[in-house]
Parts: sequence; C-alpha cells; structure tokens
Amino acid sequence: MKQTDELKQAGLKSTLPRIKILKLLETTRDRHLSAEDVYKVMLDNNEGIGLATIYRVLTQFEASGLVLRHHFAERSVFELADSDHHDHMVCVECGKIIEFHDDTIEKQQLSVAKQYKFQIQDHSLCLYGKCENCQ
Amino acid sequence: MKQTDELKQAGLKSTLPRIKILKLLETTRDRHLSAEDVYKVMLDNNEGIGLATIYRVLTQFEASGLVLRHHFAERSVFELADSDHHDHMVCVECGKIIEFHDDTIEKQQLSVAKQYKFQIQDHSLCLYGKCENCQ
DNA sequence: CTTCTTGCAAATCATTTGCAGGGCG
DNA sequence: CGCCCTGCAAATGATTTGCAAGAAG
Repeated sequence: MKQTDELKQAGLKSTLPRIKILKLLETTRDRHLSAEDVYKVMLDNNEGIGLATIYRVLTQFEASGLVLRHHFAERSVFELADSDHHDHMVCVECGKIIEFHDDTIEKQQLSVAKQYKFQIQDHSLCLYGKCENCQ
Repeated sequence: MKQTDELKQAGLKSTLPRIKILKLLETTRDRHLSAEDVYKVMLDNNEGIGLATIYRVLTQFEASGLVLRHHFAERSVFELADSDHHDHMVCVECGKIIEFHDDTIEKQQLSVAKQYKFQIQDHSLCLYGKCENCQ
C-alpha cells in the first residue's frame, strides 16, 4: 500500500481517513481542493469521514510537508507538494487553475526583497482573470 | 468638506460614518487597515459606529473603486485606491507591510499570461518573511 | 416625506476544538 | 493495551444580514 508508506515517511500514523484523503489528492493533481471539496467527495463515496477530520488531516499534511496550502478567494485550497514550485492563474469565470513557473519573476522577487533587507520565507503570486475558454 | 465630494463622486450618499471612515483611511495611507482596525479606532474616538457598518461601508468603498481590498493572513485589509499600483511584503513576525513596485515583475506577468492566452484582470503578489527589524 | 443608511443582534461561513469512543502499532 | 485518531457537536473568528429606528436630500 503506497499511501501507507508515504504517510509513515511523513511521520504520520497510517490511518484510513489519511490514506483516503492522500489518495484523493493524488488522483486530483490537476486540481486544487478545499477542505469542503474533499469532504463532498468523501460523502459521495460514503466514506463516513467527518469534516473536522478533513481539516485536521490537511493541516497535518501541510505541517509535514506533504501538501501546500494556498488562499485563493478567501478559502484554503490544497495541492500535493511533490511537484516543482509554481505560481497560479485563477479564472474568475470557471475557477480553472493554471500553474506556471517563471524564473525571471522568481529571481526578481529575491532581488526586490534584498533591496528592502527583507528575508523571504515564502511568497504567493496569483493572477486573476479569464482563461482562454471564458474570454 | 472634501470627503463629502469624494463620496458623491463615487456615487455614495455622504453620511457621517462614511466620511469618518474615509477620513481615517486618508490619514493612514501608510498602513493597511482591517475592518476590525477601523472599528477599534472609531471606538476609541467614541464615534458610535457599529462594526457591521464598517464592513458595509468598506465593501461599498471597494465596489465604487475608492479602496482596494487585499487578503493578507486570511483577513481582509483595505487601502485607499488612489496611489500607484504596488505589491506587498508582509512580515510574519510584526505584521509590518512594505509596499513595492517592480516593473520587471509586472511586465513578466503580462508576458506569462500571454503565453497561456490568459486575460489578466488583476493580480496579487505577496512576499512573506521577516522585515529588517525582526530577523 | 421617502429612501437610503445605521446599529444591534442574530445568522452565516470557514475553520477549530473538546470530548468520549475507536483503531493502529 | 496505551496512545493517537476520529466523529460529532459545540465553540470560534471574521463577515453578513434582518429589521426597526434614524439621517440625507
């Protein structure tokens, strides 16, 4: 059971809710799910996992580095943390999320921070607008 | 009375709460206030303005373009919308906010969006870390 | 006066926490 | 079998809304 090992590696006991949530995240790499989203899927599948557990597990996943948390549209969304760093474009029409990475921007951020003697720990860059289909 | 005119120009009836909130924002251009922040100031000044009104007024200000809303640290903060566009660095220790503008980053964002045929309406770039004093 | 606005309290929303019962190692 | 984990319900914190009383034009 792959997820079991991933959880152990992350320092988390392997339990049914955690395995199922991790599995879901792995099958939805192209999306970014909110706790509520995860909850709905679990409901549909009659997994009997409570919303509080989803929040707890996702927070634990974040703490252990398994997932990343973003704050789009005043709501937390999560994605697996095993891909390279990237920023996001969010379509305000359909909610589609496009990931991108741009070295020029990344480097320039460091440069700007240095100018202000600011020690960057993290950053979030999010472009809002309309994706190709919604224009 | 200057604020009265600004409100009318924005299409809002000039009322005492609105004038006072607008005035406060104008005297705190260097900061970014949350609804709660505004409320506390009003309380200290015995203005007798309810928190709900603050929220309503700030939302109306945003809708009319008078102020900008940001979502730092899972909480909405507002700033007058009359200055040039800039991005933010937020100190995770003391909450200090540093504004900056970088043309290279701005241009690169447009370029990236074009690559994905994404029509940018807005963007938010926020660097999190420690400011000079908190390192 | 008539309508838009406000204050207060109650209602929501997303998220967190307390607690008693359950499941993993 | 002990301790960590879970479900459920109640608690929170931020923000919104309903409604009757109050200001603005």
